[in-house]
Amino acid sequence: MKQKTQLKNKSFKSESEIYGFWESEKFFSADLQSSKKPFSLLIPPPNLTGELHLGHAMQHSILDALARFKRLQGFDVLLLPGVDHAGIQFEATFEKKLSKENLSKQKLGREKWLEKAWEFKEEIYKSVSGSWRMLGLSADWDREVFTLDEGPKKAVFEAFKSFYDAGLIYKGPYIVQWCPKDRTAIEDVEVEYEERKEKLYYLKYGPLTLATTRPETKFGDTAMAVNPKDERYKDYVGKEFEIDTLAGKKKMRVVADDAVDPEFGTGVVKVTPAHDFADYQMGIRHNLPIVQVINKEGKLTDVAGKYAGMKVQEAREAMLPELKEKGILIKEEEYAHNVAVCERCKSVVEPIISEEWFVKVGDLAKAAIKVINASKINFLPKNYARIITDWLENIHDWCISRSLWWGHRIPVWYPSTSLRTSPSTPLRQAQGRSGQVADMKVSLDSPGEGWVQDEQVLDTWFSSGLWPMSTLGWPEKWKMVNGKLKIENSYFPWDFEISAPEIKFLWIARMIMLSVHFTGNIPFKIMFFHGMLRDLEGRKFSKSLGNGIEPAYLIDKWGVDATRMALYTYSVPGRDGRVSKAILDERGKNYRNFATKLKNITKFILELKPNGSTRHSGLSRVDSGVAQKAPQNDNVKMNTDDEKMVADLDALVKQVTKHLENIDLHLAAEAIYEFTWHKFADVYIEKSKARRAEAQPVLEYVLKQLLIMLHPFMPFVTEELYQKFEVKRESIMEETWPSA
RNA sequence: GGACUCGUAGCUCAGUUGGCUAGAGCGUCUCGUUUACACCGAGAAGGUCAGAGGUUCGAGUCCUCUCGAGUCCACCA
Repeated sequence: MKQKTQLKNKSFKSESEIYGFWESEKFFSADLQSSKKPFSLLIPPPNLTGELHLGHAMQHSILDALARFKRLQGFDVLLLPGVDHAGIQFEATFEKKLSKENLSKQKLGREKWLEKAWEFKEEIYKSVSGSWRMLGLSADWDREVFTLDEGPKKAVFEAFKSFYDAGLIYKGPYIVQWCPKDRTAIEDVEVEYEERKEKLYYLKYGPLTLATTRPETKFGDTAMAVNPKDERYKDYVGKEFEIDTLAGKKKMRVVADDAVDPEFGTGVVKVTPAHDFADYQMGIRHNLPIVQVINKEGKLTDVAGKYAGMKVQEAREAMLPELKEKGILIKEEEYAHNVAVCERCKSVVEPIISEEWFVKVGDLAKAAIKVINASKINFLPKNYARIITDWLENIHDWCISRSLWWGHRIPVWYPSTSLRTSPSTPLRQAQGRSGQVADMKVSLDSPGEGWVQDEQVLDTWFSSGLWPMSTLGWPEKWKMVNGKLKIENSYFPWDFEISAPEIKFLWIARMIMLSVHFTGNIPFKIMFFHGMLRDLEGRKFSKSLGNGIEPAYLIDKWGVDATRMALYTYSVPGRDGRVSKAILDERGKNYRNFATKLKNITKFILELKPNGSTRHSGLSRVDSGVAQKAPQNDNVKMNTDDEKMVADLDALVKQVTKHLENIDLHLAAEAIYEFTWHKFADVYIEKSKARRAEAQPVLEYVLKQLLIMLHPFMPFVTEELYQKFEVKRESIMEETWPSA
């Protein structure tokens, strides 16, 4: 505690000046060696792709309110900031920027490209960092982490190596979701479905007719399939027929498989193992060859004959006339179905066979389910526990490689003499799930001359999934037990984590799995899912719709504190909020008015004192100005109004504390607001005017308590006004939360 | 096709484990230039808490169904 004999009443010119004061006095720093109980909050690292939006502002306001509340309660609070490199998204935004400069990945090459990427990262980071400070985020900046920093790099390597040694990592050609635009494999959870109206084409395949939406994959068909119970086609099963693919004739067998729905189309399907997940499985079951028709750029391969080189959609349209002409296409139907698109860039994703790395997550998922079912994590709202366990129940292996440059490069090295890829027999590999190259080495740095590193990088979520640990120096700093009273993992598990619901599987479920696996412990005690802020039509805010509202717009207009207060009204867990500029302006105005009200109350109580009123307000005169107890000094005469006021305040303290402990920020904020304005100002202060001098001690006492309780929500005004007290501490941040 | 959430005043939303005449902000109307504040104060209008049934001494709050809105998961070639 900073003890100064004479504390000056600071006056600040701006919010940023107040922030600078807090920062330079190190009020945000966590202190491992302190005797206080730790309370840790982990900031979800925003993606490094641009400005922070309203959702971030709400999320960070919630985190900051809790951090400030816990600090006032006397905890050693760690609010840890960081940003995420966001592989795919970053590369997409960076590519747009590069193309404006007439540059590209190809032109620059990996090394130069990475150099420029880091410069770009710094540029974006500045805006993120600026927004955080503008919002008043009381984060421990000395501990800030970026997902590509050395710390996370070591954690990522440790996790990768550990998985590898345990036989949980394998590599090989498998069918994956491939985004032709981003040129990388993505995960099922990164795929969205859009309903589209397309055509269902009825094609003649030898003696049979079948229905398909994708005639262009015809070149990769290696069988026809029917349901084994389908009487109509019983006699065809096992027989071979000659089919015209428009790129030459081909012999094709008819197989029987339960996966075929006899009700759909004609009950016959073409089997394209290379470009359809169900067909791939059928291919394995019936030992069918795999023929690649679509390449990683989303164009048809040489097997497509004269259609080779065309994009999927082009090829489809181009081949229809020929199919008709040859009598192969006999019928078209309108057909509405779901098309898989990349959640980032919205382009149609193609199932493609590609050489990728995978983690076997079955056992990790089981362990995660166990801790969730044992209620070790307090989910808010609580039904998210089941949503997550449901997903974990049906989890499949995690494709952790991405064909990108921005990320943690896979720490695997091959002798430059050997071939890195092993495309020989994909199916055998797929069935055996063994695709490890015998002489590869797992190492962070090059094992020496003549070794080349794997070209791919790890999925962004691999490093994000380790975030709760890597930010605290796992594994290195967790090992120094001897001689150290407290180590970094004193903050682990985190007391509080918050997230948007949309990344509950991508991120939250992964953190739980990885944390349970590597530490045997949960990553966080409270998992808070906030709702999504939407526009009045219920749509998400997005750049493409142009319906976004900049937090800076509100902050400029109404001030940070008012903006934060407006956002807390939407902080009910799991509930979406519908907002428009007008509605947020309305709330901003309301809370700006409240801030003004507070200033006027303070002016009345502390600046417009009646002559002869007690200088020290009758509060305890020896301490440094903490208003812990109601005025009970003999010099203070309390009447029934005073007593009621003090009793009401006590009740408020209880109520607000409870709401904050339950993370009901909206209720806590509303309760203080209501009390301050309509009980304290409208009633008590008005009545006190008749006996001002006598009421002065209670006026000051109540005001100070209210400011302290409001500080988590409105940090700036409360600091500004607190400084006007004669008896006080250096900052309101050093005050103590009132106890009733 | 599965799972979940929501439907409360004109608008945006609160309403803790069921308990007094259902709340806030904004908006509307009336009044008020009282020496903290018009970015204010006093007051008013406005809701059969989507609908129906049930449990209960008592339900916006629990159960069932219907209607409506939305989210997530799976996905049919």
